[in-house]
Amino acid sequence: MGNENLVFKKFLLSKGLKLTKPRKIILDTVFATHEHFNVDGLYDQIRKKHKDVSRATIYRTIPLLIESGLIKQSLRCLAKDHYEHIYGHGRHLHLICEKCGKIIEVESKETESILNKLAKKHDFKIREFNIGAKGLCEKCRNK
Amino acid sequence: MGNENLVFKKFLLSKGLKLTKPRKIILDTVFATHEHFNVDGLYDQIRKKHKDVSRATIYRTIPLLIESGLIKQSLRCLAKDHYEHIYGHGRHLHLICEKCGKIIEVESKETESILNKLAKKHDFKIREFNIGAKGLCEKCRNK
DNA sequence: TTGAGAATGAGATTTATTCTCAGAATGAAT
DNA sequence: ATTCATTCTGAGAATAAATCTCATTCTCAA
Ligand SMILES: [Zn+2]
Ligand SMILES: [Zn+2]
Ligand SMILES: [Zn+2]
Ligand SMILES: [Zn+2]
Repeated sequence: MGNENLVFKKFLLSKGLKLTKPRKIILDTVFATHEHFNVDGLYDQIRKKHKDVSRATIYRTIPLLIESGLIKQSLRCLAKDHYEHIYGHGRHLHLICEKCGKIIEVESKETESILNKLAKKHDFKIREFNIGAKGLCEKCRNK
Repeated sequence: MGNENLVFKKFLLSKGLKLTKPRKIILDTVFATHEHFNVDGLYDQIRKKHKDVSRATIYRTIPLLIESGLIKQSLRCLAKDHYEHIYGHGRHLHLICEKCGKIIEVESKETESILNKLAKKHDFKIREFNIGAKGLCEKCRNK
């Protein structure tokens, strides 16, 4: 796969932290699929193979993954925070169907460059884009 | 002021619901300022004048205000859902400072028309835009 | 005035997330 | 290997936003 491992390890080292077994399992599971994820789903996924990783450690590791630039906070859905990869993924925006929950991902270079321009005008330094819309997908509309 | 009252009343009537005193107080307070708001802040604001509106009723009224098209869910900040007016407000996007919490509102017509185009391509019907970015404002960067 | 349905406040409940803490793992230095 | 300081961990308690329950009160049309 990619070298998320290396990226994460370097990041941890730079902060005097360690790439422990639980952290490695969490990292690997996060990058085992390309879907958005939340803590509960990730926990279930991990538990299929490893009985020795706790929710607490997942909650503690996610901020590290974010700070290392590997993932970002994404949607909030059904009262749960969701996350998604940055590393190895093109930037995109989300069209979220409010009925079936389907998420359509779309390239977003144009919108980002506009946002960058606006941010510059307001002397604002963007760290993370958050671009999308909610509505109805084709299937749910025609049903 | 505007006729949010009328809009809300019509909406409620159309659903067989009533514009009661608590609902009216909540509506008025929501539209008394033009800031984004959350339940706690709204509750405090209301309590300055009216001792007889409960948190429960606020939580129950907000979905009605959303469904009536008067307000929309906006940011999530400090683990709290935030809301903002739609009625009487131009659409805008948010630049949120992650350090001081400042929110810069910016016109967003261009980005919206791009999003509309992309949505059409994916046969998606947008109900609500959600466009913004997180980062650092000028003051927090230069401190 | 009355009655059926809607709405309310108070407080209990739920549940995602954070916190606490005692013990386990780590790894550098001896 | 043995120390030792530090970081990590799992388990479960704690927190707090949002939702739910329920007995009572309001509303309004008949
Ligand atoms: Zn759908
Ligand atoms: Zn995505
Ligand atoms: Zn700031
Ligand atoms: Zn706004």
